[in-house]
Amino acid sequence: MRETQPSRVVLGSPCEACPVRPFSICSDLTIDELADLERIATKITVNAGAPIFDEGELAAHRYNVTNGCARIYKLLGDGRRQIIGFLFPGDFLGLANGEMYAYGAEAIANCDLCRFSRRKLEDLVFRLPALKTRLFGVASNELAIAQDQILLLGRKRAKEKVATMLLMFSKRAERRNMSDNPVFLPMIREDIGDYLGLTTETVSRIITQLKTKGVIRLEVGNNVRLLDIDALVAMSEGF
Amino acid sequence: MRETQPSRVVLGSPCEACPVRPFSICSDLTIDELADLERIATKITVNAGAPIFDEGELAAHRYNVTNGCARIYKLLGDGRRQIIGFLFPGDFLGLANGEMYAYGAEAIANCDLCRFSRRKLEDLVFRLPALKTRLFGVASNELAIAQDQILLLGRKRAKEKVATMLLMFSKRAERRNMSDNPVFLPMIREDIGDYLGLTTETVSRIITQLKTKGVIRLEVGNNVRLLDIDALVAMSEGF
DNA sequence: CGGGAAGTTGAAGAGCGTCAAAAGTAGTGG
DNA sequence: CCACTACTTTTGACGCTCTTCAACTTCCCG
Repeated sequence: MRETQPSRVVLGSPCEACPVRPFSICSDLTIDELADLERIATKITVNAGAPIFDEGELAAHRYNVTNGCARIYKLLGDGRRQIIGFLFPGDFLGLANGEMYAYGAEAIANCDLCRFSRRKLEDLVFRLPALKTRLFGVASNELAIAQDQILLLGRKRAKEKVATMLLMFSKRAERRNMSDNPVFLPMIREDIGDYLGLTTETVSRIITQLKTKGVIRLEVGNNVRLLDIDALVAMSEGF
Repeated sequence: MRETQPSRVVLGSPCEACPVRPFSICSDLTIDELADLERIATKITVNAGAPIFDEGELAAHRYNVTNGCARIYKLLGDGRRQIIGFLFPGDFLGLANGEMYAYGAEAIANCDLCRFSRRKLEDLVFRLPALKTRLFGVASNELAIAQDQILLLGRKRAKEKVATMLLMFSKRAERRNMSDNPVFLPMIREDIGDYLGLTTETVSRIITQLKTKGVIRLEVGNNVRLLDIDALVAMSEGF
């Protein structure tokens, strides 16, 4: 797999050199503040497929993804799953949770994370206004993304959903200085289905349609080449 | 209509006496801080059905609902609408918006709102840590609600959606010290449909089913009496 | 080369949407 | 006070999108 390479951030190395810092909660901190944050951080690794935490568990920690990819999800009583979001390097994990985690989190590819004790992080947020501002910004941004997802799930058709997702992941990668075309999609069809409110089969059928029409091309390593972005944009809005 | 009575908060009256303050962004402020906030607030009224702001408009203001009920929504190119949420007294309006409003807002019943210039509010948030903390809390809470809605829209069936909504509105009313049973639902079937990702007709059919089974009873003034809450809870989880 | 997971494809069916019409409700003005 | 109108809600018949179930193929990785 793509993410199984050893973490580029060596245990104990200074956060200053962290490649995902510009995209993380620690981006706007001074060197001293960053040191404060680093003091309460523990580097952990979670293997592909393994849980980071479970829904309903006591929310003792918050995390920051530094490498790999993860999914957060909610389950219904009979096993139906809804994936709330995918996390990539730089993403914060554990917002919107009270005493208990309101969703579960699992590594999709091998994950490196900075783990913070929730209490210690809250103490630090209280002391560092820049950190509080940053977390507020992250929460606002997540909220806007969630609202887009609500529109997608409530009112878009299968083809529109898939097109929207491809464009979304492309834009997101661009903002992180990663490849926006081809788009890297490390998750399996079932994950995509559970994210878009569809079944595996429907996702597969739509992707086949897009391939046949020459709108996308599947490349090696879970990469999707967007061949006709205008068509995708039109599709994502239902035209 | 129920909300057409004149606002109980007279123009220029002190926020100290505001009945929705315990549930609003101003709840944790000192008397002096509250005065600072009041200084930048303008009381406005919006009639039922009228827009508060439109999607894509320059986001010059933030609001706090003090009376009435509003909806926030997103539109697709062909007119399909997704209602993101309903706002009741105490709710903050304008989070998760950048330079432009990412959604439109309309009054459902006649609305009284505190309007804040976005810039002035941001200045104040910068100066008052208690206000920043409160807004962060609101954002986190909204995010958790949005994630529940994502589960609902992506993975629940029509009957489960309606049952979930009834319980959700009941719990929400309880937290605001309003009647949790019967539940007050001021919005029309079309709004409920656009909120749950359903059509007016499907919502009507489900409500008829619930009535027939003796789970709910419609009462005067858009009130819904929950007769069998256990059945609703079971239904909302798909059992 | 082999086995299990992931992906694809087909056929049939269910749930919800669409279209249409009737019944109920509220606000308006004579 | 009632008739008129417009909106909302309900109900029915039908159809479509997506799901379900099943079989088959492809892709990995040991």
